[in-house]
Amino acid sequence: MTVGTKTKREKLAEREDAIVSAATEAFLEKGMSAAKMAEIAASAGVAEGTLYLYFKNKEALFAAVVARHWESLTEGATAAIAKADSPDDQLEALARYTLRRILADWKLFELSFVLHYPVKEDGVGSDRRGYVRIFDQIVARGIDRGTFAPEADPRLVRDLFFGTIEYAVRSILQTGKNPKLEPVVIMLLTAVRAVLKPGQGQARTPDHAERIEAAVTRLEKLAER
Amino acid sequence: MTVGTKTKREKLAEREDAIVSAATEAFLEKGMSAAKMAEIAASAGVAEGTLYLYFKNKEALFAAVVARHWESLTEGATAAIAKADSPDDQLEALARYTLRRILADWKLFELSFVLHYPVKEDGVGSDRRGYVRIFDQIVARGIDRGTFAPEADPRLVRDLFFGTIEYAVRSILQTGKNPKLEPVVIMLLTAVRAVLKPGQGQARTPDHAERIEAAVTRLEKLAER
Amino acid sequence: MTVGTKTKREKLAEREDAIVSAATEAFLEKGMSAAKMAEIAASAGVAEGTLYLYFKNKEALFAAVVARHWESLTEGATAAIAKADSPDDQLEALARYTLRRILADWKLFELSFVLHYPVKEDGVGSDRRGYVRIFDQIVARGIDRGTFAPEADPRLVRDLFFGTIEYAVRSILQTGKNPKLEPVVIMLLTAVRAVLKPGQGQARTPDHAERIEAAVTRLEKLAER
Amino acid sequence: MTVGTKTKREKLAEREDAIVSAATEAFLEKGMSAAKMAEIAASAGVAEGTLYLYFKNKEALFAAVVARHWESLTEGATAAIAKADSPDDQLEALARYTLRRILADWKLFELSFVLHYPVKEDGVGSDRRGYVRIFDQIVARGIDRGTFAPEADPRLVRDLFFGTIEYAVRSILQTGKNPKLEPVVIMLLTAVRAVLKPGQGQARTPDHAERIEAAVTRLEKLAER
DNA sequence: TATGAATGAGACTTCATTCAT
DNA sequence: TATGAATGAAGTCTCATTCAT
Repeated sequence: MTVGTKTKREKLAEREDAIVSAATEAFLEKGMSAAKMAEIAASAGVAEGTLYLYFKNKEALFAAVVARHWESLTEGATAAIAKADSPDDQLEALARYTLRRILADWKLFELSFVLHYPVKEDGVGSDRRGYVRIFDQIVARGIDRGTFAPEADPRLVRDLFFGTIEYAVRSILQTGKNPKLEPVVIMLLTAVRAVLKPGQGQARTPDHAERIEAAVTRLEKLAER
Repeated sequence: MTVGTKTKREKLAEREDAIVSAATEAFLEKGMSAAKMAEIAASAGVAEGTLYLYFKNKEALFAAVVARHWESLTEGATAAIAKADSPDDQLEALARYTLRRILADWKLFELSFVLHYPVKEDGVGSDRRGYVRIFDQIVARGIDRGTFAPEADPRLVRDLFFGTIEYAVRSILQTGKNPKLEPVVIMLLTAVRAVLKPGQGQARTPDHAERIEAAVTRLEKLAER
Repeated sequence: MTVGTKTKREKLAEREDAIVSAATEAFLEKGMSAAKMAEIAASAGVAEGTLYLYFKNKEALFAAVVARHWESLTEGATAAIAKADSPDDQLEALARYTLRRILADWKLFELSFVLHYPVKEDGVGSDRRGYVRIFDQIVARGIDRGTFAPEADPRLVRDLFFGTIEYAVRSILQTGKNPKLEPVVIMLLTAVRAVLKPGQGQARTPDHAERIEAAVTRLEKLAER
Repeated sequence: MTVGTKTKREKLAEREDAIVSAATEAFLEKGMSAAKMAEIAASAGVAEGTLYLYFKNKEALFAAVVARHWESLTEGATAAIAKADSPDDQLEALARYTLRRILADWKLFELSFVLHYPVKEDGVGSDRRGYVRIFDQIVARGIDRGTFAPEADPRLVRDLFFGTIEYAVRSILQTGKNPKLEPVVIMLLTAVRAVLKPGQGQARTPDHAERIEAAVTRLEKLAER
């Protein structure tokens, strides 16, 4: 009976999901260390010991919560930029989505960055990677298409992009109720474009700088041998 | 007896200082929750109970650690921009100083943002204010002098400025050893100016010096291989 | 179908045997309380729940392990004294066998005496009886034949006999590598005979013939290797 | 004030004593693993945490209990043999005392031999040493005085002595109420003397047998290589 | 008979904080 | 003001045992 088999597997998945959900709530409300496993178990509708069948310990459960958050974020962002076409528009869509989403889940987001236990090299934190890749790909495509300057370093602009968004959300939350996102988006795009399209809108004249660059280029060729 | 009085007061101050120093070390090494009051007391050379004569509880001690960090940061920044004259140069000086300093004290900096106990509205976190004000004043002066566009919103640009720096440091620390700060400074200033001087044809082309730097950077990359 | 029936029964027996073997290993390695039912199940190739189909609980399983040990000991001893004829020789054979065997299985032997759960009157411990009976029978036969003094109390000499052996093994194991058993056997027999043959001018030193025979026996064993 | 100073130190000692006493009771009643720290604390009249100011953990507390037992035993034995003069009489006094004492504190005695945690080289168990030394000294003195045969090996006789006593107590406790100690003492002394005074009543001459035995022993050693 | 996921009581231990001295 | 022994609440995790399948 297919149903029976299915049920068995699904039950496990459902349970794990319930646990992670309960844990998310608890961690958000009380923070990592103040949240109690007993409460999480109770609110997930399982016994305490059961938690340890699904997650090795509290930290692992916490990691699962964080991981789920990033996955969800990544999925949402992928969907958000799907509608846009040009790299420029995609960047705008990503900015708007990230801003809104982080604003909504700020506490969870903040939780993601906290290191609670003696620093772990690739534990919590590695989850971000998938999300960041979305940005990198947009920039890469932009460079490919000639929309963005080829010498732009995606890793640098990335800092500009996400750093500004994160800080902006923090400011918004500190300031008060009335969150104005549009000005942030506009500023951010202005800044990002200034960096990704440095040459645009300026007359180009062969000058000292260019001659120096040419010389360096020759140097590079020399060095390559 | 001036000396006697002075000694008495100073002793208290010294002791407080010793405690905060010991606490700083402990918090850095183990994090807020893993650091033990007993150890802090021991390494400060006082009894456990004495800690509570100077600080209400662990959290207050932690707040003191963070506060001292921000004060030191503010002092340093004030000194750093004193040498510069124009708002543009001051911004650059501030960027460079902040970047270097946060890179150096990253752990302490990170500690400052972590919420360890059930969220407290204005506890830890209010310390940042003094530091941020430095940035605001530079921008204000720039607008006064006509260097920056009057319609610029300092609070927005602030997010761009500090957000980028913080994220950049994080990236640098994650990536590896060889921290290249100049590219970040250049990008940051490009972005900030694009926002603060929107009329000026959008972006600023890097001048000779900057382009040479960029070329040299490429040389460095070559040398790395 | 005889075969089918037989197979069925045998399967159960085999399984029980596997469980007891796995348990023995686990108890030896980790001790009673540190050994885990889950591990025992795994290493026996059955599910955890299955253990409880064969043994009521952990304690019962432990008891089975101990019981098997004593049974094996009893069998071995029976065989060992079968070759000897006179009560004197049987006693010597039993001493030598017990000494060797306890030395070999010391940990298991020690396990047999430990009380792990709130003292149980006749649980673990009753297994010894079969083994002890061998000794009693030898003494009884000796008294019958007139070899031993009729007023000797077997229960007392029993303490002398087994107590000395157990302690001697403990000493040997504590001291070091090079276990010299013969001196222990000689002393033990000297003592036992002094008690069992009080009239005979106290103790009986083995005479020339006996000692030479013993030496030759050892030579023969050497030759067997 | 002498009283004040004294009180302070004494308070600690008293407390430690109270804890050890409470622990002894608990361990006797429930065994090592079933005894609960909480109960021990309560019955000692201190907080749970206080236990850990005096003893690192449960195991250390257990070790202290056992150590105190052996110390007390050693003291008692020393006193018991003080009255006797000749090695023979001292041996008898020691036998009688040990028998009575182990019978009285059997459970505690048994506890002393149990290894609860993964075997520890010199933890519990090393306490016995002081007690055993008493026996060794008596024998040594006896040999000095010519009361005991010089070729007697104290370490061997020790096994006879203590092994028999321990087993006898076990038997007595298993059998029933009416503990008859005298027969045991008599038998034990008979046996011990038979071993310690082998020459008595029998001429001993270095003879063929001995030379053969020595030769065989040498052969065995050769075979071992 | 066999399974193994689930249970949940309970144990040890830690450590911020207090308070008598 | 300073001490540091004492407190005791609280938390994580283990593991023998059960029971629905």
